[in-house]
Amino acid sequence: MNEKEILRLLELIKPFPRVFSKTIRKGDVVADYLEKRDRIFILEEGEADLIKFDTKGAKYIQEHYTDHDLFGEIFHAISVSGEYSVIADTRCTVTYFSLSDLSDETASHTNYPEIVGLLLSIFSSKFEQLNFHIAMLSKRTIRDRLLTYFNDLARRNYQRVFYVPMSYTQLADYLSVDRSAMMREIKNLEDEGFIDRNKYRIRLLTNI
Amino acid sequence: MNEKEILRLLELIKPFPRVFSKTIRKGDVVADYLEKRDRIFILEEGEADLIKFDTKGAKYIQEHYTDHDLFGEIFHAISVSGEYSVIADTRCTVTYFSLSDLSDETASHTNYPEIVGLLLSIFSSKFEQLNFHIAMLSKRTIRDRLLTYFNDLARRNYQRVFYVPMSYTQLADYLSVDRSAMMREIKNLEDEGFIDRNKYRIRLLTNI
DNA sequence: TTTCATTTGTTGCGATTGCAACACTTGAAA
DNA sequence: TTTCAAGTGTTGCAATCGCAACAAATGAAA
Repeated sequence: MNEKEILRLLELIKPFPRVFSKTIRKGDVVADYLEKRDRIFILEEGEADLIKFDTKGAKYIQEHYTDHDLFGEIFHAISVSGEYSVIADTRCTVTYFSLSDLSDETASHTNYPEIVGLLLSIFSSKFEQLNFHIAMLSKRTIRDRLLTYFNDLARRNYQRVFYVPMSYTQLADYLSVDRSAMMREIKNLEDEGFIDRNKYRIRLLTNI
Repeated sequence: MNEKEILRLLELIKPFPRVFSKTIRKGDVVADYLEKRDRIFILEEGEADLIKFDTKGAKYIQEHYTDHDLFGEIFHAISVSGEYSVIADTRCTVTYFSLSDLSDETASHTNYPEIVGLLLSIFSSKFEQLNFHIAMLSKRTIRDRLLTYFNDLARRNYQRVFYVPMSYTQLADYLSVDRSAMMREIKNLEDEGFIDRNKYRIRLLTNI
């Protein structure tokens, strides 16, 4: 996501009364995903996790957010079963607003077109992310999912060497495969000479 | 997607010079998905298919569009390999525009807030669709994918009886599973008393 | 009405995957 | 520094899936 755009958006919208900011202490709930609404949250400072509680009460970290990350109900695949919360990992400052409220409130303002432009740009990035996720999940083998994901990382890094930006447990969740099966397949890719790996540092050795 | 909103949007934006309309003859190309741009297409009349050509040249129908459907590069998971085109199935009338051009052009107009509101609403629906697709693809068995999909159809139909709105070949593609394996699993669901089926008419018999 | 391409329906088989189980490593809090 | 929860790495095994192959049904065009 473009950090400059997020900062500019914050600058433009903060003066409006229905754009809220608050500070959350470590461990506290940033946002509940109980009801599907059109709220958008911007994490200004700190770190937070999107946590899923499944039907058995077990909890999983679904996503991790840092400075200037953006989240909200409409950007997420909230599965049918289970509840979601965003929990502060450290002390957090978050700014949030309802999309429709913001639109109403800023409509007559001089900066409205710029605000809209920024929102549309942010939405485009989110569409891109979701579309990539779908394209990746449409691959039918763990190997293809890994290679699709790795190639994307390399492409966005302009290099064949990159660091996996999350834990392997989280990666397995993102790829929606069993973690142990994924580790086995990573090992296979190493053994067969497709990748070179050192913990989270990976180098692609082929042109697939 | 809300048809009323699409119609209202068309009404509002058609007068602008950089909103284009054209008629396409059956079999002709409505839009090429070669370059990723921010164009949005609204099919006003007729039917069209999103076709994928894979690396071997084989073609697949990826999606089917009818009156007042909406498509465009940003809404799609364009996989790495292969090319896409939208081909007219019958004579079509299509209206299209570049999102940024439209925003620029209408920014100073009285109807700008309403146009923006409609666009945001349309985007929200698309996010919902993509998020559902991801939630469904995150299921690891064909059975779970089918039940997730069927339950959604039933929910949106307010009934446990519904019609699968596409061919089983297309459904297998949407669920991203092998067609024969999917047919086998549908048969299993019938045999085990989870569903009742007559061609495309399905009745859910359980409360999962 | 006939033709023919497309879709549906079915099965066997081998490959891949999820699951369970366990040891080892890591890193943050006490 | 110690403790302990969380993540990593590995393996056997059974379940599921994709693939290939083919027959039957369907439906649109000639």
